[in-house]
Order: sequence, then structure tokens, then C-alpha cells
Amino acid sequence: MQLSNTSKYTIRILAYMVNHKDKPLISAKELSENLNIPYKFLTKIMTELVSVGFIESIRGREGGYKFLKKASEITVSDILTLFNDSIKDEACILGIDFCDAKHKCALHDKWIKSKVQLQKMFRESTIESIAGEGSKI
Amino acid sequence: MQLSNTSKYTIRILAYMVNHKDKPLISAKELSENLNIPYKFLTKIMTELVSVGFIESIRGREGGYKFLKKASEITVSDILTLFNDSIKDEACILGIDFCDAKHKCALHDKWIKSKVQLQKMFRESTIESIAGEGSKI
DNA sequence: TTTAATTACTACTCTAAGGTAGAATTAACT
DNA sequence: AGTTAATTCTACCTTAGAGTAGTAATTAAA
Ligand code: SF4
Ligand code: SF4
Repeated sequence: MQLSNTSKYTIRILAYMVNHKDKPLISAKELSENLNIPYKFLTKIMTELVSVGFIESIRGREGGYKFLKKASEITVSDILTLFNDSIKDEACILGIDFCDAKHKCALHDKWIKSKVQLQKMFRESTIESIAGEGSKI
Repeated sequence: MQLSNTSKYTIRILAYMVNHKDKPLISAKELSENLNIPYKFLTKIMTELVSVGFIESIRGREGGYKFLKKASEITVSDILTLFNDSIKDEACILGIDFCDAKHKCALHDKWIKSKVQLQKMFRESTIESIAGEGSKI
């Protein structure tokens, strides 16, 4: 009942990048050290983020990563979708999903409420909004 | 972002047993066939449920399982705890958990709200309440 | 007393996520 | 031109959850 490590890492990585957008480029080394994410695993994630166009990479010495898409236009929901980690609309808390309005278990309505609330939260939370002052990302 | 198969199976198994409490004993075979849960995997779960005292088993021919603890006293939360699948109080949506009231990300308050709501739902949902008429468990 | 039906036990296999290793590629700096 | 610091590629290892296989133990029915 939680997000995958990959998703959580990604959110923290992108939030960190927002918080350091004064720098033109941020290296994998810096991200790995400051966010305490295994270097090799982080670079694997970064390559994926580049390939889907969230960020851009500059190779070679003095290289690094920077946003390609605006942080205000990348939502947590986008990230969860990317790593197949989002709460699907048809997701049933019990994994049955052949119930209908007339035949539903006692968990159904409460679950739907929580589900909708979480989905809304993920959709409305941009990386830009997660980062910022108080945040201890 | 969902429950483990083991937890989901268990909820359905116990709900089925409530819905068939007219029978003195219910066999693994019946459960497996009616709930579409792999037989061998189901018996593994059953043994665990017996060992923690939720149900009782009668071995040998004509044997099977029956409740030891009352279904109205077994909550979904108990099941999630058993399979280490519950939402821990300290669980942070981003897996950081060194944030405090003054340093929190934009997801924090919304996440806490959903978390509390889910935890409450799990605690207040007994197997007895999940099963029953309309239910398509 | 044998047989059939049942749970329990032990020990595997399979899969996907998470993580690691090493070498290839790129490009700025000296 | 050579060195160095960076990303990228390919391939592997590890772990936990899910699921399977075979057999032993138990007990009622035949
Ligand atoms: S009624 Fe219960 S089992 Fe059916 S879809 Fe809703 S939550 Fe799932
Ligand atoms: S502030 Fe954000 S990152 Fe920190 S504990 Fe709360 S949800 Fe997690």
C-alpha cells in the first residue's frame, strides 16, 4: 500500500532539481549524494526520464541534466503513470472488479472515496508545487 | 498502490466463510474452486490463518475450516497487519519521513487525510460487515 | 482395516522490482 | 592530443512475493 521506490525516487529527484534551478545543469553524482539514492539505480531512472522527455541530458565533462518540460507541467500522476504505479480507475480494493452498483461490498464506497481523493491529489500535484521553501525533499 | 494478493485473497476467503456459515466446515477445495484462488497457495494462507487463531482446522476426511474468532471481531486491519501490508502511521507518501510540521511538502496534508481515511476504513471494516447479501465476494 | 479425502509440511520455481558492475561514448578542460 | 568527468548501454545479481510440487499426517467412511 505505497508507491514504488522508483516513483518516490523520481519525485524527489525532480523536486531537488526544481529547488536548484539556479544551476544550469545537475549531475547524477550530485543527485545521488544529496538524495541518498544508489548512483547506478539513479542513472537508470534518469535515462528513462530523458527518454520520455521530462528532462534533457548533456553528456561529457561538465554535463548533467536539466528540465526539458516545465516542472509546473509535470504532475505526480505523470510519474506514476510512467512507472505503471498509478491507481487505475477500475482498481478494486479487493481485486475482484466484477461488482456493480447493486452488488458491492462494504468497503466499496469508502474505497472509492479514498481512491478519488488520492487520484485527484496525484493529478493536481505538480513537481513545482511539491518543491519549494519548507520542503525537506 | 494496492493490497497484496495474499491480503485480498484472505479477505475474500473469510468473507466467503461468513456467507456460508450454515455449513459446519468449509474445505480448501471448496474455497479454491469458488474463489478462484490457486489451491496450493490457498492452503498455505489457511495454515497461517489457523496458526494465528482466526480459524480452526479439522484434519482428515470430511475435515475443513471454521471460524475460531468471531467474524465480527476480525477486521481488515488485522489481516493487513498479519501480512505486513498495513499503512504504517509513519508512512510518508514519498518515503522520506524526516519531515516535520514546519517542513513538509505539498502532498503532506492531503496524503495524511487519505491515509487516515484508509486506516479508519480498514480498522472499522470487520469481515462480518464486508460479507452479506449484496456482496459479490 | 483399507481407502479416500482432507490439512500440514518442506522445498522448490517463477517473476518483477530493486540494485550493481563494467565498459562505451561524449565533450570540456588542460 | 590526452585526460578526465560525465552520461549511456548491456548485462548481470539479489530479494520478496506469488505460486507449485510432492509427500506426510490425520481421520471418517466404506
Ligand atoms: S464492491 Fe468491494 S469487491 Fe466489489 S469492486 Fe467495490 S470494493 Fe471491490
Ligand atoms: S512533508 Fe511530504 S515528504 Fe515529508 S513526510 Fe509529509 S508527505 Fe512525506
